[in-house]
Amino acid sequence: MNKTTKIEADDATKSVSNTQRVYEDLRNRIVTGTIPPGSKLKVESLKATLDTGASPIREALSLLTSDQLVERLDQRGFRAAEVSADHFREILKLRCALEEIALRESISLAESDWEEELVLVHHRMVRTPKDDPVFETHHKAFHMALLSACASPILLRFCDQLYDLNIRYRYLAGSAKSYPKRDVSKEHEDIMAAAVDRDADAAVSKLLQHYTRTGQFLVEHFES
Amino acid sequence: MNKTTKIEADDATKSVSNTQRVYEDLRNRIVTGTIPPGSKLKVESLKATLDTGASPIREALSLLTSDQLVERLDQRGFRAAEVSADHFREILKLRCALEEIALRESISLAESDWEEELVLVHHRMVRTPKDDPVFETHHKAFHMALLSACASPILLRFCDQLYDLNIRYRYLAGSAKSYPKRDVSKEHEDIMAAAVDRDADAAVSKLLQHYTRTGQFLVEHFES
DNA sequence: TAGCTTTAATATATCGGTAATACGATGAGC
DNA sequence: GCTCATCGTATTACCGATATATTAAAGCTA
Repeated sequence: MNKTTKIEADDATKSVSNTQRVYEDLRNRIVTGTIPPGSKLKVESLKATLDTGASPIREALSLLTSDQLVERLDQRGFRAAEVSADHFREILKLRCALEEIALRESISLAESDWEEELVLVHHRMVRTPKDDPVFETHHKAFHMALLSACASPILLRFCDQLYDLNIRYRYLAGSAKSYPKRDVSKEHEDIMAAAVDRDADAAVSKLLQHYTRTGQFLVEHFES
Repeated sequence: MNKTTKIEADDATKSVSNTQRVYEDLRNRIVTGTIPPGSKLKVESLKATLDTGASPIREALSLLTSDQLVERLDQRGFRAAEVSADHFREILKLRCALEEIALRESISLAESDWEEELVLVHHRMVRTPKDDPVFETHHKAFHMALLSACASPILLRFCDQLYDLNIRYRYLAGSAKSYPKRDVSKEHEDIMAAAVDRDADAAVSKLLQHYTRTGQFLVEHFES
C-alpha cells in the first residue's frame, strides 16, 4: 500500500522520514501553543490528525520527551509539558548562564566568516515584518548565530533547547503582547555591534539585558 | 539521566514498561563500552539480544539519541556515538562550567537534609570496594548529591547527562587504569568537607580539580 | 577495463492488529 | 450520603508482517 500516494506539493518532504516530519510538526504545535500545555497527546487521535501510523508518533513523542516539551506518564501515555512561572524563571536563568558562556567563547574564537554570517542573518531578520510567521525563524537564527562560533556543539544544543522552551512561553503569553517602552530592534543591533567589535563584556551584558527584559514581562504574565 | 527516582522495588521489573527496560539496558551497555563506539545498532539483531519487538527498541534508541549516546543516520538506522579526544575535552570543559554553577547554587540553598543525604551517599561510596560494579552507582550518586540542592532540574539533567558522557570515556579507557599519585578518596572527602562547611569557593575549586585531574589522564589516553 | 545500470540481499521505517492496562461510571455496602 | 469494588470502554504498549530504502554484487555497454 503506497503509504505516501499523496504526492505532496513539492516532494521535498518525500525523502524525509515520517518520524522526522511528525517530530517537527508536533514540536512546532507545542512550542507555538497550538497544542496547549498539559493536554493529553493520544496516539490514536494523532494518527488521524497527522495521517500516519502509531510507530512514528510514539517515536516522535519520545524525542520530544528529551526536549522537555512532552512528558511521559508511565503506562499512561504522553502529554504536553506543563508550564509555570517558576519553570519559566528557571529557564530564563539557566539560559542567561549558558548563553553567557557560549557567547564569550564564540566571540573569542570568532573568524570573519562568523561575522559575515551574523550580519547576514541579522539583515534577514530586520527585513522581515515582526508579524510574519517566519520572523521567529530568523530571530532564532540570529541568536544562534551569535553563539555559533563557540566550539562546543553540546553547549549549543543546550542553548537551542532552552531557546525553544523559552519561546514557548512567549507564544503562550500571546503574540499580541508587545513590549512597551522598548526598541527591540535597537537591542538586537547593539548586541550585534558589540559582538562584531569583539567586545565580549558589552555583548554579554546587552544580551542578558535583552533576555531579562523580555523575561520580566513574561514572568508577570505567568504569575497570574 | 534516569527516569528520576525510579523506586527500585524488586518486582518493579515486571511492571516497568518494556521500552524503559531496553533503554536502561542499552544505555548501560553503551556507557560501559560493552557496545563499542561507532558500532551499528541493528534493530533486527537487538530484537534477539534483548528479547523484545522492534517498537520498544526503536523508541529506546530515540531516547538515547537525545542523550547523545546514539546517533541516528537518516534512513540508515542507529549507531553508538563516536568518541574522540576533542569530544572528551568538550565534555570535560562544559561539565566543569555547569557543575560550578550548580554546585554554587546547591551550596547556597542547602538545608540540613541535603547535608545529611550527602554524608549518607558518601558513606555508601566509601564502604564499597572500588572494583565492585556498584561503586560507580554510588560514585555518581555522590556527585549528583553535591548538586542536588540546586533548584534547577534542567541544569541537573544536563549535569547528569554530561556525567554519563564523561564516565563512558573512563570505561572506554579501561577500568584497569588507575590513577597513580592520587588519593581519590581523599579528594572526595575534601570536596564533601568544603560543601558541608558551605564554603562554595573551596568546594568548587576542589571539585574542578578532581575532574581536571581525571580528565588530564583520559585526554592523554585518547590522544593516542 | 572502466563506468554505468540492474539485480539481489540486507536492514530500516512503517502499518495494522492484539493483549494488557488504566480510567470512569455504576451500583452495592456501610 | 459517602466509600469502595466491579465492569465496560478507551488507550496504551507491543508484536508480527510489509513496504521502502540502502548497499553490494553482477551484468552490460563502450
